[in-house]
Amino acid sequence: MRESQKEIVRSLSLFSSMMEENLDAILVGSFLQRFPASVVLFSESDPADFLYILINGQVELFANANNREGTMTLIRPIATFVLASALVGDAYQMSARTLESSQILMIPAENIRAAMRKDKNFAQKSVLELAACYHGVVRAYKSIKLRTAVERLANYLLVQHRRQGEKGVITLPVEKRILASMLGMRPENLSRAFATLKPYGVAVEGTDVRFQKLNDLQTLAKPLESIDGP
Amino acid sequence: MRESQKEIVRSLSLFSSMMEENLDAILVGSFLQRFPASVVLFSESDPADFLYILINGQVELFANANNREGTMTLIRPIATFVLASALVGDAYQMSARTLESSQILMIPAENIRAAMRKDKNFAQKSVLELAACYHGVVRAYKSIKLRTAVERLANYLLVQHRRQGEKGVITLPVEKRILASMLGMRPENLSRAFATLKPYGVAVEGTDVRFQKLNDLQTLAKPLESIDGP
DNA sequence: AAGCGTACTTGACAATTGTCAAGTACCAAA
DNA sequence: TTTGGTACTTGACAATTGTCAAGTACGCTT
Repeated sequence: MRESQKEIVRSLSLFSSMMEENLDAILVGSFLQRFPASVVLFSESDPADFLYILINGQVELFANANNREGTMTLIRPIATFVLASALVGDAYQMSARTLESSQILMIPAENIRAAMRKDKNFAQKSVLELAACYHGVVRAYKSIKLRTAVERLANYLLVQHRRQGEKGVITLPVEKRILASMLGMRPENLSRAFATLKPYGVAVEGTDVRFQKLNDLQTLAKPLESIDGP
Repeated sequence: MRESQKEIVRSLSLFSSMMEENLDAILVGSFLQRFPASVVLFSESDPADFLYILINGQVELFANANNREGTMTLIRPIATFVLASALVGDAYQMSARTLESSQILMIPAENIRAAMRKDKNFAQKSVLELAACYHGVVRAYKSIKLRTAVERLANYLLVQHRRQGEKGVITLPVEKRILASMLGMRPENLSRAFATLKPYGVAVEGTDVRFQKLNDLQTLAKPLESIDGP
C-alpha cells in the first residue's frame, strides 16, 4: 500500500479521523486494482469479502429479478461502496460492474469489521456513513414511488444542473441507457421523456443538455428538499 | 420510567447488551404515550427530536410528493423507528401516523447520540441495526423497480404466508388500501391484482387469503432470497 | 335493528409505460 | 476513410396502471 493511496483513503470522512495505526491495520491485505470497462466486480448474494473504494472511473450497482435488470445507483470517485454488507459480513445486496476503466481499492471486509470492534471512532463514523446511505436509498425509493418518469427525469436534470454549477447546460455523466435504468424506465421512454420536456426549455444535444426555461422546468419538476437535497 | 418498560426496551437487540447505567441514562426524559388511531406523530422535515419505539399497535411511515402519498413501510411491535434520523440528528425523512391505537415510547434523540458517543457497544449495535434498515429499503426498492404490481403482491403474500406459519391461509395485517399503497399501487389495482391471482389458487375472503395452489403461485412470484428473505 | 360512513369492488376509459421494429447517429477499430 | 457495432431515436402497438363513477359490503354508532 503506497503512501499516496493511504492519503486518498484518508480523504474519505469515514477514515479521516482514524488513528494511523488503525488505518494501517485496515489496509493490510488491501489491494489497488485497475479494471477495464464493463467488468462485473461481484454479484448479489456473493459473500461480502471486501469493502470497495472507487478511486477513479465509474461503477454501477445493479440488481436482477425476473429477467429484468435495474441500476440501483452509480458510484463516482472518491467513494466507498457496499459498506453495509462489509460491516455486517453477509452477502452483497447488489451486483457491481465498471462502466469505465476504473481504479478500485479493495479492503478485506474482515479488517473493516475488526476496526469497528476495536475503534470506537470508526464505529461512530460508520453509523453516520450508513445513515447517509440509508438516506440515499430512501430518497430513490420515494422518487420512484411518488413521481412519474418525466418528473423523475426533470428532477434529475435539476440536481445535475446544481451539481455542475448552474451554468444553464449540463453534460450527462452516463450513457442514456444507464440513465434510463437508473430512473426506472426504458431507453425508448427516456427519449420520449426528453421530448416531453422540450416545451419546458430542455434541449438535448448529444450528451449535453441545455436549459432555456429553468423556471418552467422547476414548476414541472416540483423538487423537494427531502428527495432532491438542499 | 417503569421497570417493566425498561425490560421491553432491553428485548430489542439494539439495547440488549447495554450496561444498566447507560440504558438508564438513555431513558431519562423518555416517555411512554398512548396514541389513538390515525394520529400523525411527526412529518418529514420535522427536526428529529425523538427515537420512537412501538410497544403495541401499528404505525405507518409514509411520504408525500406532488399531491401523491405513499406508504414507505409499516412498523409492528416491538420495534424502533427513525433510528437513522435520531442518530444523525437532522430531519425525519418520512412522516408517521398510527394505524391503530398504539403505545409508543419516545426517547430524546440527544440521549441516543450521547450513547453512541459514549458507549462503544451501542455504536456497534447501531451499525448493525442501520445496516438492517438499509437492507430493508434496498429490498423494497428492488421490488418496485424490478417487479410488476401482480408480482409484488404475489411475493408479499408468500412472505406473509411464511411469517404466519405456512398454514395455507393468512390474515392480512393491514387494510387493503394501506397494502395497496405499500405495494405501490391504487386500491382498485390491488383488487384487480387479487383477481389476476385467482387462477393461481389465491382466494380472498375479507381480510383472509387462502392458498390452494402454492406451487403455481410460487412459479408466478419467482421469489428471490435477496428481495424476499430466506 | 337501522342507518351511516368508509372501505372495497367493478366497469369503462384515459394515461403511462413497455415492446417490437426500423432507421439514424456515433464511436472505434481496421 | 471505411466499416461494423452499439447506442439512440421514432413510430406503431400492446400491456400495465391510474382515474372516475357507481354500486356493494362491512363495521360502528345510535
